[in-house]
Amino acid sequence: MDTPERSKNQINTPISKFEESPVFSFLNNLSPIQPVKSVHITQTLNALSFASLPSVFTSPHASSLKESRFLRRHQLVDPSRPEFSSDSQKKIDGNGGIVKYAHNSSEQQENFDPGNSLGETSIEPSYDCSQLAVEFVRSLNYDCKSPISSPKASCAASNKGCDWESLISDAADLLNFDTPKDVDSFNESPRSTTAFYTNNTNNIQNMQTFGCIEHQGEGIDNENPSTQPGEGSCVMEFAEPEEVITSSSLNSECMEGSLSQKMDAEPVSNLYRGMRRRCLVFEMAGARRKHLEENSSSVSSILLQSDGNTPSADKQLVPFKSGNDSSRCILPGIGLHLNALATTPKEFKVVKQDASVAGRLVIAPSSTANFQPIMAGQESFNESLALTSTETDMDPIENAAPLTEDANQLSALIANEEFNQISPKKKRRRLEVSGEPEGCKRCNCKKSKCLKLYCECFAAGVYCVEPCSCQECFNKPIHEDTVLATRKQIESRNPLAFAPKVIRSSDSLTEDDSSKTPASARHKRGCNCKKSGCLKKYCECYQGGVGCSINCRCEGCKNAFGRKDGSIYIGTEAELEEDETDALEKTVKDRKPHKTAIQVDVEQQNPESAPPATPLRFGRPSVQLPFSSKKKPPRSSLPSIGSSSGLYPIQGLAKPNLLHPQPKFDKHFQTVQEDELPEILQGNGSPIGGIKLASPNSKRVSPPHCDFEMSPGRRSSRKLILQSIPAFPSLTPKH
DNA sequence: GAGTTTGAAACT
DNA sequence: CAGTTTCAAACTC
Repeated sequence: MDTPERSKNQINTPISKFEESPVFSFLNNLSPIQPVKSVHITQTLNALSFASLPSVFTSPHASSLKESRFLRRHQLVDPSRPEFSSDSQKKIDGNGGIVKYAHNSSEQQENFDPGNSLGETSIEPSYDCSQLAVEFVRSLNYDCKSPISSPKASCAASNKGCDWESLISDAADLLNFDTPKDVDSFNESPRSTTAFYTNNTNNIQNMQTFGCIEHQGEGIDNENPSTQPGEGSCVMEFAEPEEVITSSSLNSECMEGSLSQKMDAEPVSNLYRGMRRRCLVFEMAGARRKHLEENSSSVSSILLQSDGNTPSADKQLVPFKSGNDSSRCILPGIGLHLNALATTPKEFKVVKQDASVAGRLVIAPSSTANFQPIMAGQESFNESLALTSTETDMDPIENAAPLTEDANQLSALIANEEFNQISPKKKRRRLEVSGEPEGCKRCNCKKSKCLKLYCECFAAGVYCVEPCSCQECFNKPIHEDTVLATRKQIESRNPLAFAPKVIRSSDSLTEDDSSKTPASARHKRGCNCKKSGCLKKYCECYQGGVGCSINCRCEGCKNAFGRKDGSIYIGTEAELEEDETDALEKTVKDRKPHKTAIQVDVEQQNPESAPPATPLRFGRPSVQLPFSSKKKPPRSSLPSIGSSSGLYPIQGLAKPNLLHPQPKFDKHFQTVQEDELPEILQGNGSPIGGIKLASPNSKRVSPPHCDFEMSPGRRSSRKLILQSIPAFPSLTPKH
């Protein structure tokens, strides 16, 4: 497994071949990025080859991974240049992932990268599977350096048919097992990023599976006569293939490897919830186009689809049923994010999903919880962040919580079948009982038809799913047009209506501050609580796990996460609230000078703390603190965050909200901070360019080594930002 | 499980 | 923009 030399050799050969191959050249010509890619690749390779960078691994850099993914996803998103973008993205991903991986020594990156890249590729039919496969293989090989991966990869590359499943599985295996570092990290910290990542992937997979399963059930239940079970599945189809792939491959193996050990014991209900929802959403977004049946199938199947192959549902189900595997997954939170992202239109969906996935991976820890639905998604981020953040920083309890959630989710997944059979109410209750606060969002709307922001699902940018107890629900794939139209209307009124409610202010925070204030993030608008003292979920700030800020008009604020008076970061956040764009710009500017500092801040921001590793969910950590004891984390928190960021299960959703406002931001700071969001939101420019820009690494670019090192800090911080907003932007570009 | 409370969202 | 109504989640019993 761990024969780096072999992998290197093998890898090198294939790479050169690819580069030389007509396809490769063609791609290069198409994408302006190519040069960069090639550079990155080389760098990456070098890094990988150098590979052993124990020091790097030491630092928890889930964030870096996340970032890379985000970037990649964004790139992939580019509608205008599917082929090109895909290739470039893939390459980039692979590189980035590899680089990070090598440095971080965390399998996470590897897993993520491959998965992402794969997912992306798989997602878009236009992509040349072989190319993708090749890239994927490369990344794997380089990263993992595992003999196994290389052979498979080579096979995949050679065959257009590409055996994605095998590749993926191999890659996952390699990643998980191959990297000694990973092992080390695990050993050192049970909740290491790697573990999270794995969990996340697993969760994703599970989610997908669930989604398919549930979806089928839903399809049957569907009000719409026209909808057939198959349709339901179609909805699920939207789910991003990428995620599926990644999760599946990663899940099975990763889970088995490290995660299972760590996670097994932990409960998972929360994760399950989120996962399901998200899965559904994603599937809907991604799957639609291609296939219902296939959709239901595992990630691998998705990949196959891209190639033209049709996976068997059985396979997919198998992992899912295995339950153990699923239970292992910890990504519930991630799932939520993904959903939010997924919502984006078809093309964008992929990207968003990827991003979400990345986020999930990074977040892994929180996953579950969080929010599955969009809202949940972000929360998941927080959770994941908290988890990732660092074992050290975080309290054992907190750290455990996410994992536990994941585990719960996995178990939940196992129980999926049962769950599906159960009535929505029961399901919901179960989920709730399980402890998933936010996991998946399930609404109970009776009059809004789930077409208003009252509906958590709708607000989160996800379609209502089986677990929902809503009546006369129009927030379903079947009514996509209606949903989109409604969204537009709402957005026209308030462009930020679907943006994340919780914005994290990285700038102002300092490590010390972060430690003091659980949540660096703040609610955009602020709450208006009068009776709850901001100590109940009625309060959106509290729900989101963030302290109240100047923007809040609450009375008698006692927010456990930070009172409005005491909030340190209020200024920044307030600015954000006033004008997110402006605020972002400001923050960006501020950050630019102090990239390093910023990174630190971001990490610090995580309430939980440590975590530099996972910037994503500020809320989560904070939430956990309060809730960790017994209460569930607030649902809303996840959704709010997640929704905006990334999950956009609803295809049509463009995520215009964020985009519009943020564009300024992007323009100004494409190079530096675009990562954070603006770029994505803006969705302006060429996808590729945006992507590159978006990715801190690529942008700055840095030499491979630099990327490697730098990525962790920056990316983490940026990632956080991006997650919250980015998803949307990525989606917009298409339009 | 039903009813109440709460505050955001929507409406005027 | 402010006030009111509607809505659904959160909470309580």
